[in-house]
Amino acid sequence: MRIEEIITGAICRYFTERSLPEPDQSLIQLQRTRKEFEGDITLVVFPLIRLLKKSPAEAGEELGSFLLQQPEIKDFNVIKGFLNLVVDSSYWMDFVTNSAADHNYGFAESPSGGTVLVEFSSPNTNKPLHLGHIRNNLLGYSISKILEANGKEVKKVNLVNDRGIHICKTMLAWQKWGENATPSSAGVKGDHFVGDLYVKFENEYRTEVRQLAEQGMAEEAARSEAPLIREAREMLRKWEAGDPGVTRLWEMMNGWVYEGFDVTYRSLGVSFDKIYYESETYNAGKAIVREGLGKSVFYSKEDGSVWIDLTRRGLDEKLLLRSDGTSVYITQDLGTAVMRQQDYDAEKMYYVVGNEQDYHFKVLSLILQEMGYDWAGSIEHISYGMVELPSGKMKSREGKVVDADNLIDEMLETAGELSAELGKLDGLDRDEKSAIIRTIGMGALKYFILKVDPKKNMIFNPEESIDFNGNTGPFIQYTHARIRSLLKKAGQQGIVPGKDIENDGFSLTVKEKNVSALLHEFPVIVAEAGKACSPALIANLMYEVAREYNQFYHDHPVLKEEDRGKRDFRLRLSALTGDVIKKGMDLLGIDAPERM
RNA sequence: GGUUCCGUAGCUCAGCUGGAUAGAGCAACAGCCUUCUAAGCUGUGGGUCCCAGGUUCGAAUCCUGGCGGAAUCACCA
Repeated sequence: MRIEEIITGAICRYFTERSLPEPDQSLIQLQRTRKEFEGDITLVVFPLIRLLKKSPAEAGEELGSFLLQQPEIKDFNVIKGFLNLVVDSSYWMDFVTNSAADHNYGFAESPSGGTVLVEFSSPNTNKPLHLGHIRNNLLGYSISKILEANGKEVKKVNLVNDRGIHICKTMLAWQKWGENATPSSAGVKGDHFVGDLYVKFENEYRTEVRQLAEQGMAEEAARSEAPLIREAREMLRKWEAGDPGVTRLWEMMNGWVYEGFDVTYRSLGVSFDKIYYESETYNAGKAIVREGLGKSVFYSKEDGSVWIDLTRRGLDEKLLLRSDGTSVYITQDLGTAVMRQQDYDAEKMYYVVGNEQDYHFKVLSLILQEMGYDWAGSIEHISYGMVELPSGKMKSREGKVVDADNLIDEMLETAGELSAELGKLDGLDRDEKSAIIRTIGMGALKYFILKVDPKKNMIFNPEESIDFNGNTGPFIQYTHARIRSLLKKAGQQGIVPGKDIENDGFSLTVKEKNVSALLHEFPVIVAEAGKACSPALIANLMYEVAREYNQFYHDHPVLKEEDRGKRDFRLRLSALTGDVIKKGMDLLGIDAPERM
């Protein structure tokens, strides 16, 4: 039984033995004892004094004395209404020994929570991925892992936005200025090749608009009547009509993009169970709109456009189908949602999408409710903050973006330089070396992103490279490598901790206890991270574990410890720390190397 | 303008279901490698937790009102 449960149970008993009403669980507040006081766990006495009708000091003393009956509680002190409890060393020793033997430590027993669907990534096929997409991908992948650790059967899905006017722009640009080049003939990664065409289009288009405006046309009219945009619209119309030539071009160019995306996805280490394409779901969306019209949930205006009135629910009217019958963003999202529900019948459908679309998801959820789907409530938008530059928001059209592939390359380069400088990987062959460098470089990048609360906007300064020291991925990876090295050495020296714990005759040092207590938190944090869909909680714990372990490691000999009991405990503690780091980092999608 | 989110050290971030004297890292400075990996450890300096009220035994945390910033309110996605 966990120490928190033991204490809570005992406190309840204290009340019942005095025929007092048992206090509500929320009144029994336990927290980690602050460093400056003696003890491991602290009970906040204030909430209980009303029931006890005693002063905080008095109540603390009495509860402390009572808790002393528990063999796990060794001592206590009361300071200003805080009851600091000293947990007996044997509790921590038992905990470490038992947990070290449990390969599943920290995770839910087995798939127990039903199927859950997580959508993330969802790129457009007209430009390469940037840092914002990196955050999305890392969050989605990590959240999927965390939900799995909480016992869910997780399906990772991607929804590729592969159709629409923006795709037609790149197609048109290729026809006009592409000179039949391909990514391989140009020696450019496919998604970048297509992205460059998109930029080319936007530049030419802007020039046209400017010229028209100079000729006296109104700005808005110029934007919609410029020859280039008319051509693009015409191409979209042809595409929707299934024109063979346009379709062939579309398939070819999207193919280039997918080849490029695959490379980036592999670098990031993300993968999907199923990929949906908007080109395959938007018709399903249109069908739903027709259905809604039939049910009078939606209505159409004279020009043929279809709307839903959400003013009763505090929102506005929302367009669902254009007057020309083509679909908008929400149309295909309705279709996708219904298709997924049919495909998986999941208890929850999470969408990892930026907070700029909060309104969109509010609307989506309301429409599904209005349509009367009983699963409408299973949709949940995991809204995350933007990645901003010191100068503000990233803007692809202005070239103010941090390109994903670029950034990854830079991370690997820096990791390589650092490793060479430190001479850590001397003597390894090239493949091993580059694998470790990749692990470290990507570890630095991923941790940098994931340690931040997903809900918050974050700032990335390209001028300052991502750190490899301090509160960073490599710091945690390093701690793991150290531990693995230590354990390997123990094996070589034939040191194997005995099965029985020899815990008589010594108690744990502060550092030993601190590390143990943090490892003890791991299952709690995994559960919280699952509820909050927040990898940052895991990241923060990993950092604390690594920092605390390094202090322990600095102060205590392990293999050189002469007392066998102490040595064996420290080895077990090290092994469990290594395992927890390995597992925790895996939840973040970060590898923990054997050496570095 | 309406709605939503945010404001903590020079910088990047923790802490926010109310709990003790608000914590880390980076940057700066000063130390620690003949001993299990120094990508480490130790120390010093650094704060009006945006402001003002309110609730409470207790507020960075909750409420109200300001100020500042962001997103959104498209027949864009």
